[in-house]
Amino acid sequence: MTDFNPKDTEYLSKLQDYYAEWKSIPSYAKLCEVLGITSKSWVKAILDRLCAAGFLERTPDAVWVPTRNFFARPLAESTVQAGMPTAAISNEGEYFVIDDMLIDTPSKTTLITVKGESMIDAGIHDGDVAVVEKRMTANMGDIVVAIVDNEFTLKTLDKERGQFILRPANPAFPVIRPQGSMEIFGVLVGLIRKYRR
Amino acid sequence: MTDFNPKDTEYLSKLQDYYAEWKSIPSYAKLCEVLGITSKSWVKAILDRLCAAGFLERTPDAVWVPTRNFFARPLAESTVQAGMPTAAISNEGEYFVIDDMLIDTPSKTTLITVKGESMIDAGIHDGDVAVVEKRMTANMGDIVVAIVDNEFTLKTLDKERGQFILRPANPAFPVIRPQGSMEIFGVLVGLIRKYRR
DNA sequence: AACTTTAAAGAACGAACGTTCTTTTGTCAA
DNA sequence: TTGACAAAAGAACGTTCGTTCTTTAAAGTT
Repeated sequence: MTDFNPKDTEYLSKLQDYYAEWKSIPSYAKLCEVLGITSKSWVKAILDRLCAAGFLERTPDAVWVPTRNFFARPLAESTVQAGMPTAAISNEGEYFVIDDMLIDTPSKTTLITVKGESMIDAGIHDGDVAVVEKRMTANMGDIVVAIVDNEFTLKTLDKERGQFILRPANPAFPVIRPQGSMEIFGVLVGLIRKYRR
Repeated sequence: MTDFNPKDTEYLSKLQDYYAEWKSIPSYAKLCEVLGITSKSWVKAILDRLCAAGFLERTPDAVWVPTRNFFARPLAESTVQAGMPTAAISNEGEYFVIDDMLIDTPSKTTLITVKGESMIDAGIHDGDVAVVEKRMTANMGDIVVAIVDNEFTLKTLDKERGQFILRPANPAFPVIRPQGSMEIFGVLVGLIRKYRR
């Protein structure tokens, strides 16, 4: 066996793409096909290296399974200047698992699809998915999912003359000044948007 | 074979828990152990029902793989009216994979941090993380990461008098009309925003 | 050109696997 | 308590799997 080499990176990519589609690590025979190789024993050698490099591991029953590293994506080191074009993109930098980035407490986190345009000035569009951490308290300025009169709404939490108010980020919508009950369902901790492709 | 029954829900849960830990569907023999059953053929019958119910499917090589439904998605039934408060949130699911939502081809996907305000009217803010799928071609109207004069920029791809142009989503920024070379680095397929907590 | 190392392929084999068919157990109603 | 049907187990079998060992091909070195 030799060390992890550049070609193995290529094999890893192919395996990652296959896994993304089928959510399973296939047999050696199938891997021959996937990796473009005709030798099962060589496939095993490759997997052993990917294992040593920390991208795969084996269950107590010797089944190949992906590790956390397997799912990590590169976060480009340099950033893209959306104002004026500049900077370069390198893939050397950090790697991220998006789920980890957005979710601290899985059991307290809910995904909610946003409906409507009332938060558009905060860059929150109809159809965006809000990552909401359930809790009962929030700070001034937090964007919260609140329950007002038994109904849910996404707004910025603010205070006006000692009273809590829910402020939309769109002048066309009214500020909500709860009369009866107002309860915080959770706080917005992340936002996800998917573009059609 | 009979219909999907309440007990199958229990089997599904056990399978989901196993998968969450090992990221693979095990063999029938192992499934006997996992599901608390001593008959391979009965395990197969169960899996056939889970398949009919849409939680599993089989690859062309007859390998069992989880479907989208297999990963509980609180998304489905829970939308928040950001315009006017309404709708209810049901929290059935407890496991979701954001990465899957945004990433089709892991090896071609890069995360890039957005700098500047030129796309702000498209709801893309400074500091947002762009999910970019690397490819050399794009369609009119796509938001792309382009390389203009050796520099990177995030803009909407458009055409003007037969010429490709890069349009910002902010009137304060100029439309870019590439004179020399223009190359597409990739297409924006997703956006991630993280709120401080 | 001869040698060495690495990459890849091939062959062989027992163990494990999925499938199908048959048998037993459990449940409930007539 | 018998009959009917569903749930679960068992048995049998050809196929595929992972593993190990051997062989060939390519690349690099002396």
